[in-house]
Amino acid sequence: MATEAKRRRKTAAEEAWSLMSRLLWEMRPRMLRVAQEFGLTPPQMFALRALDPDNPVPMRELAATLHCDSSNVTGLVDGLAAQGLVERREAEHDRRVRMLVVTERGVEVRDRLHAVIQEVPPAVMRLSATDQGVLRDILKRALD
Amino acid sequence: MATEAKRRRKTAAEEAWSLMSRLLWEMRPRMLRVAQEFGLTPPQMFALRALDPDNPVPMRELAATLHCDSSNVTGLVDGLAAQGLVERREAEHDRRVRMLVVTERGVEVRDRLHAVIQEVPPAVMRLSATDQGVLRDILKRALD
DNA sequence: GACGATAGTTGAGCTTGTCAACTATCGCGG
DNA sequence: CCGCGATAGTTGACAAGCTCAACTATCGTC
Repeated sequence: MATEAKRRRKTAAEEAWSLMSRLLWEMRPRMLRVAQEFGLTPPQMFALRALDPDNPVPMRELAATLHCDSSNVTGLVDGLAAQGLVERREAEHDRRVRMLVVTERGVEVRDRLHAVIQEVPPAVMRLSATDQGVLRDILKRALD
Repeated sequence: MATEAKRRRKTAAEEAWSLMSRLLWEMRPRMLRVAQEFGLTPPQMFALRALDPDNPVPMRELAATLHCDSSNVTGLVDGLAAQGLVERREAEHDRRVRMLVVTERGVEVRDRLHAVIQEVPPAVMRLSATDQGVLRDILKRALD
C-alpha cells in the first residue's frame, strides 16, 4: 500500500517532531479565527505579536523578525497604523529610520491576542499534570 | 518594565505550549527555503503534502484539509498540475467531482519534501536520547 | 564635500484567499 | 420521468501578501 518505498523505522526524535508539527497544524483554524475576530489579517496579527511595546524597533528589524522584505513591512505597518495600533516615530539618532511604537490601543489588542493564542490546545490540556510538567522541562532543555 | 500588568505565573501546560510555538516559529525560514528550493510556493507545498498518493481525494476534501475555499484549491491545483505533479482525474461514480492524483513526479517531489520538512530541528536533536523518547511518548498520549 | 551604504517607500507583477455568480451534475419526491 | 434543491468545481472581481527593482533621503567615511 505504501508508495514510499523505504518506510524505515522513525527515531523517537523524528516521531516527536512529527507529532509537534501535527499539533501545530491543528492550531491553524484557531489562528485564522482569532485574526478575523480582531479585524486583522494573519500577517498583521503576526506583526503586532512580534512587536514589543517596551522596546520600539526600526522597521528593518521587524522585517528581519518576520523573514520578509522591508517593502512588505511598509504595507503591514500601514494597516496596523490605520487602525491606530502602531505608530511610526522618528528615531533621534538617525532620521532615516522609523521606530515602531505600539499605541495604547495596540497594547490592549496585543494582550488579548496573546491570551487567546497562548491558550493551551485541548490535546495538551488532556495530559496529566505530571506529563505537562515533564513536557515543559524537556522543551526548556531543548530551547535553553 | 512590563507593560502587561497581570504577569501571573504560567502553568506548566502554558509554558510547554509557548515553547512549542517558539519551536514552530523557528522552523518558518526552513519551510520558506524548502518551498523555494522545489519551485513551489508555500501553499502549493502544503497542498502537495496534504495529498496522499495512495488515496486520491476530491478537490473539496483538499479544501477542507487546508481550511480554505474550493475556488482557492482550483488555483493551487492548477499550479501543481502545470508542473506535472498532480492530475485531475474524473471520478467514476460522480461526474461532478475531480479526484486529485499525485503523479510519479509528484510522488518524487513529495517524498523529498517530506524528508526535508520532517528533519528534526536542532533544538530537539540536542536532547538526550531519554528526553527524546519521553517527549515522543507524552506527545503520543496527547494526540492519541 | 563626494561617494558608497542603508532605511524606507513606491510600483509592477504574481500568488493567496474570499465571495458571489455560474455550469454541470446528482439524487429525490412526486 | 421530470423538476428542483443540493453539491463540485470553475470563473471573475477584488483585497491583501510578497518579492524585486527603482527611487529618495540620510548616514558615515575618506
